[in-house]
Amino acid sequence: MKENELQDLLNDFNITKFKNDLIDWFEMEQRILPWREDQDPYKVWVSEIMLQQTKVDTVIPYFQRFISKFPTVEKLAYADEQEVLKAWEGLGYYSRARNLQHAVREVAEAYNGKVPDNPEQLAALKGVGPYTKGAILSIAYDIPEPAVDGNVMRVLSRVLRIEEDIAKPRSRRIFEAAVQALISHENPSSFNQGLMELGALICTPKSPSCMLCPVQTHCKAFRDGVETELPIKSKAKKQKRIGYYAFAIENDNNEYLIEQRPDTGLLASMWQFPMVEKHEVDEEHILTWIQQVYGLSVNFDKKLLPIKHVFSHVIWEMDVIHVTITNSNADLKQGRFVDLNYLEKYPFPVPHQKLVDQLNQTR
DNA sequence: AAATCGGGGAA
DNA sequence: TTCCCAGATTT
Repeated sequence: MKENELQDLLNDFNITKFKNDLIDWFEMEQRILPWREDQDPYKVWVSEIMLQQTKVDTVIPYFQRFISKFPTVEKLAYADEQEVLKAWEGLGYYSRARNLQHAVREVAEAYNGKVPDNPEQLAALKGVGPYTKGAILSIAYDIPEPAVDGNVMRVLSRVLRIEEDIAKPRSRRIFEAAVQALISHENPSSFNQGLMELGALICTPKSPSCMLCPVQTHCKAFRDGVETELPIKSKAKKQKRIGYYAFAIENDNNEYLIEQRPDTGLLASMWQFPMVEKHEVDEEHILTWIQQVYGLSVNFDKKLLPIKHVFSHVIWEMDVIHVTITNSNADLKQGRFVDLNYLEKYPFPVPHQKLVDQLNQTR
């Protein structure tokens, strides 16, 4: 779609009334949310990072715990990284936590703890992309910048009947141009939040509540009866399955062996029980594999319940095997033994939390 | 442009 | 099952 095509879409569109209807509805109907209690740029920032690809209901308890633990830029900047990761445990996309702390440290040192209020400095911060930049500027600083997320693309694709494939990266620019043309300069915060709130409450993906919609009279998709056909979005390819053997290795003190994942890639720096891809070792050789990798002689004890976990782009299918060690004085090559009661100090990804749960239930 | 990066809830 | 959610970064 070209620039002038967008202008054509806006020709018969009452921009002034649209933004008034949207803002009036938002001010009346908005949900009470913990990050809406004030305009503290730090709290706006934290909430926006947590809300990336994550539903409001999921974020609420994490946000409250996180702000209690790290109430200011300085508290987060000087906190222990593992403690931050632990506070993020279960929320997913853990690089968000690492990038956030990295960026907050930069703000503490380079900007004297004040979150920048200009696009260039914000965009330079780790984890702050086009959406989050616009969200911070508009919500925390009342600056009229677009903040285009999935909600905004869905809402505007219907209201203006924009038929671009929203799965394509380039499409975001079309919607940013649309917001530029529509946004209220008097109240950019309520305008941007209103678009998102509308997408979350009314203009939902499957069956939008058009009869309750405050901008129904403006909506070209509703006018044409094609609201459920929009937005157009190409499908993602399905995930690859990977089979693993995972091991609960118990020593004489009833402690279990855990290890830290590498600091890059999937679940970076999180902790886990030892595991190996099935195609790398035959089942009859798994005890030998443990001996070679960890320097531990072990006896098979029993199989625990298998664990299946679906990630964005991969599916783990883990056979879980409980073993006990026979050479308690051996030199451990890697990992550490930790008592069941202290495992909660370590950040675990959900599939390994499930394994911890099994150990707690069966003891 | 496409792949990577988590987890959960709704339909 | 499939979708997709207040996306950013890396390849």
